[in-house]
Amino acid sequence: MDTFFKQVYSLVEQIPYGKVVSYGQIARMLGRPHAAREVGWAMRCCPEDLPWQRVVMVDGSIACGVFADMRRAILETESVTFLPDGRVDMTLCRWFGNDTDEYKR
DNA sequence: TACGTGACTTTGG
DNA sequence: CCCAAAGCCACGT
Repeated sequence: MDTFFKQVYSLVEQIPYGKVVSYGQIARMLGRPHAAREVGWAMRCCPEDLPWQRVVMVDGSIACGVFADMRRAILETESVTFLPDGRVDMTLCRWFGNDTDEYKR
C-alpha cells in the first residue's frame, strides 16, 4: 500500500460482515479528513474483491450510481440494519478501525 | 503544467 | 427541517 488508493482498498477489505463505513470516515482513518471524494474515486474502480457496497454516506444513505438499489439489496443480504428511511443504521453498523481511535470525533 | 471533474462532508440560509 | 454553496484531494485530459 503505497498510495492512498491502495490503503482505501485494504481498509475496505477489513470491514467486517454486517458493518459499514462512510467515505469521510475512511478518509479520516487514512489521514486525509478532507479526501472523502478520493475514497469515492477509489471505489469508482469497483474491484470485485472489494466490498465497496459497505461504504456509504456519512448519514447512512447509499452513494450515487445506477447500482445504488443493488447495493442496498446486498447490504440487506449482509444483515446490515436498515432504517425505514432506506438508510443504513450508522448508529449500530458503523465500523471503527481495530484500534485506531484518532478518527473518532 | 493547468483546468475540470467527482460513488463526499460540513456549514449557512 | 430542507436546499444551496464552499472546501478539499487526486486523477484525467
